[in-house]
Amino acid sequence: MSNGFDDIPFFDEEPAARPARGGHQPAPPAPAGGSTALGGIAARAMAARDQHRVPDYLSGLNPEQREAVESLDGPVLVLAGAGTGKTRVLTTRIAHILASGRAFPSQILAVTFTNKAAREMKERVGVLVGGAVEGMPWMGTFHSIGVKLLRRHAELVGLKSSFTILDTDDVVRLVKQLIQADGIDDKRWPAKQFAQMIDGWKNKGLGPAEIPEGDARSFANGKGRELYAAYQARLMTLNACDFGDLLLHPIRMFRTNPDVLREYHDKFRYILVDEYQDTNTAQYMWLRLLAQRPKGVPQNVCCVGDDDQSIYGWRGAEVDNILRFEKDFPGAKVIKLERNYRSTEHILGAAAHLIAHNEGRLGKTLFTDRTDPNDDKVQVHAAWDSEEEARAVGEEIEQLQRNQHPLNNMAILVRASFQMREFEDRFVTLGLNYRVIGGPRFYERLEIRDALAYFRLVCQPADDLAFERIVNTPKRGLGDTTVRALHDYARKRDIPMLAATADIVETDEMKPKPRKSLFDVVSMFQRWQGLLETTPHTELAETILEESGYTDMWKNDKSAEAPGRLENLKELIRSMEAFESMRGFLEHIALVMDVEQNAELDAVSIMTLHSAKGLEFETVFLPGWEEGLFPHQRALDEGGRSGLEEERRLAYVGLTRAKRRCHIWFVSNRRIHGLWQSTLPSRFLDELPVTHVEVSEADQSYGGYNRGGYGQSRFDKQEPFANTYSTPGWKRAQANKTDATRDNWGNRSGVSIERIGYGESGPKARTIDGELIAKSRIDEPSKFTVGDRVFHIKFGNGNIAGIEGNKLTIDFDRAGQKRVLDGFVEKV
DNA sequence: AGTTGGTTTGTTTTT
DNA sequence: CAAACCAACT
Repeated sequence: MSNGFDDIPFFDEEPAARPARGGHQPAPPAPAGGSTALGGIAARAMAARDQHRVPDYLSGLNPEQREAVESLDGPVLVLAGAGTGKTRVLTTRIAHILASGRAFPSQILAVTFTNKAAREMKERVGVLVGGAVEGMPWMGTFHSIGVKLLRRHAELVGLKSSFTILDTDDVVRLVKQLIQADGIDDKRWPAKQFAQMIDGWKNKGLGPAEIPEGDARSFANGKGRELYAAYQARLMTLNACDFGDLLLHPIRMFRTNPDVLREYHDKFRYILVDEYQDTNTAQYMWLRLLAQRPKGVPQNVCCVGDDDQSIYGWRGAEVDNILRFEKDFPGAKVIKLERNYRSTEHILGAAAHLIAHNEGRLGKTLFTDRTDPNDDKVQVHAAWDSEEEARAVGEEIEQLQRNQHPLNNMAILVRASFQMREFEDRFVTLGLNYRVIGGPRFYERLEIRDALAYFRLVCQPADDLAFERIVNTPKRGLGDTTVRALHDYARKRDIPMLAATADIVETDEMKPKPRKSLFDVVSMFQRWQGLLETTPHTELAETILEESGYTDMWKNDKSAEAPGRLENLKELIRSMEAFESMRGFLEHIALVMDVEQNAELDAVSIMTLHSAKGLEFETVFLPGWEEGLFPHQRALDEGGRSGLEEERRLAYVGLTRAKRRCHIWFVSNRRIHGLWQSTLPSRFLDELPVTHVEVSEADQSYGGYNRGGYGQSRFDKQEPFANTYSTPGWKRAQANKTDATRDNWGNRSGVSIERIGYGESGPKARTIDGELIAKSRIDEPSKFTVGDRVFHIKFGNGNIAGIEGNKLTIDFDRAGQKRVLDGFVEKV
């Protein structure tokens, strides 16, 4: 397909003669007349407009998308539901800004959350524009843009522009030192916990002086605030930033230097933000500083987000930011994208009905025109335990594979990573290719971090954390006492530890043995620093790892992991080739902690629901829909009502990943913390509309579920439902989203979950207007009475202690008190 | 310094 | 249950 830019060169640079600063609204580059470099593109675009021809890149858009792309003046909020072409709108909008000659590439600020999203956006703009997007220097993550700003203006916040970026590991070690230095028991007050607190404060945009008194008091007998302040002071002396600082320093800088801020106001004519629902308070403040302009000056900011996909509240994301947009940017145009291009009507119907149970939504309803009678409904399956679940999913995947479905089009999305193992085990025995997305990351591995510490110290001799990490790795006989002495010496003189070491070996403060070792260390680093400018960086990297004895250390290690670690080190060197210098490489990995996977292999993807956001697959498997796991108990306990809603959004994200087929599973028994727990089906299952869902049982051959007379399906004799969601019941559910049967905690009181058990004798599921009404209710007489002696296949004998509808509380003789569904026990 | 045994602790994760 | 972490041995 052609685009509107064929053969048009794409310009990277702003013209040399930029409009003089001073006005808030610099004249745009001359759009017509062809006098500037951009004139060519603009002239073409305008010619197209004059001929009443829509530029090609706009032609495939629906009216809402097109409005979102073309509303270039003033603030715009795009509420884009799952699969409605969000990224397309964003990228086309950028293309449109460029094509209409309103801004140069370098005058557009485009912010994403992840490097992956930034990469994708760059690629897609590149395709639209038909050229490299090197010319969009301000497209990136909040953090990478923050670094860029800081490197330019480091001195304004008291840093040198060569500052290092610490990752969480470094931060924890630093905090630990501070805690110990303060004579606080670091067992009782773990450094990791405090590091998380700091991170939390920074997410909220709070410096040491601003944290709430309660927070300050709650750590280390009220020393929270001092510790935080000490931490910040230490970062300054180290010339280092943590991730939070990459946002906070620019904020502070802009606040205290209005002239600098004005410079960027002039520069950024258009601001775009992706995944706006995920912004935290600090990012919000950052954005507002850059986007808000004095009265009368257009605020060309465009935020794209979906409140229904906000799943990072636990990490400080504030959905409120999206709800507040119109207040912050008066006159904002709000555009909803609701036409879904991804999923079948059944998948969409199920997702829409589920999410309608949340309150406080901006209220979008996805729709699609496509109705294909051959489309499968969303399938709900039951299994006895997680092993059977994995086996059945594996079987289903193999079945699809036999029907020519590539494994790349299938994904298993789990709530918690421990669920992955069972699937992995199963797929290994089946010989089924799979790939785990997320999980332990390359740059976080021990050997990689050690190697990086060497490189960091060579490039930045003041990096004490790197120094401490590797002085004695490999072992050089430099123990705790030596390192502490170095530390003290350095602090006393206010110099970096490496410099201190260089000094100290000239004296006789050290005993001969450590002195010799330290001398070697110092001379090694001096040599490497000398090579930094002259030797190619990959070669230097190899030299460092060889000469330091680091590779030998692993060669001599006979543990099982050692060969893999050496392999990883080689991979590290290989990955450096793509960079110009060692400094450039270090800068990159400080921000981009992931490494790309090979897409060659045809494999099923296994990942958490969180990491699935933004992806799509033909077939999606959603295992583990059980109370306690999904919704997760902890989300419920700690987040209460809003916790539950976030879990529900997570379920929504899961469902909407599927294009054609979606299979949900729940099991009756799951091993949690080593012991078997009987589980109840997730409440989310009840929130799915029967019209779009089909319940099928595990194959009889698995035995478990139907064994011993338990659990004939209660759905066996289901009445037929209308198959669109235009039924009165669905409409009514839409109308009153508030479910009267839920109390403040999001717990359900009146309606209980569908019950498993009783075979033929069980009451039949009833439907009213397509809504599934649970057949067993609290007011319905139970077959059991308190005190009954019962038997459970997993927990053995016990006495009923309480009854709530079809949920029994039983005191088991051996297993203790449990809540189980009555279908799983029988009277003895 | 390196190993062993005992205790703890089990969501989601980016930068 | 099992991995990770820590403390106290050898």
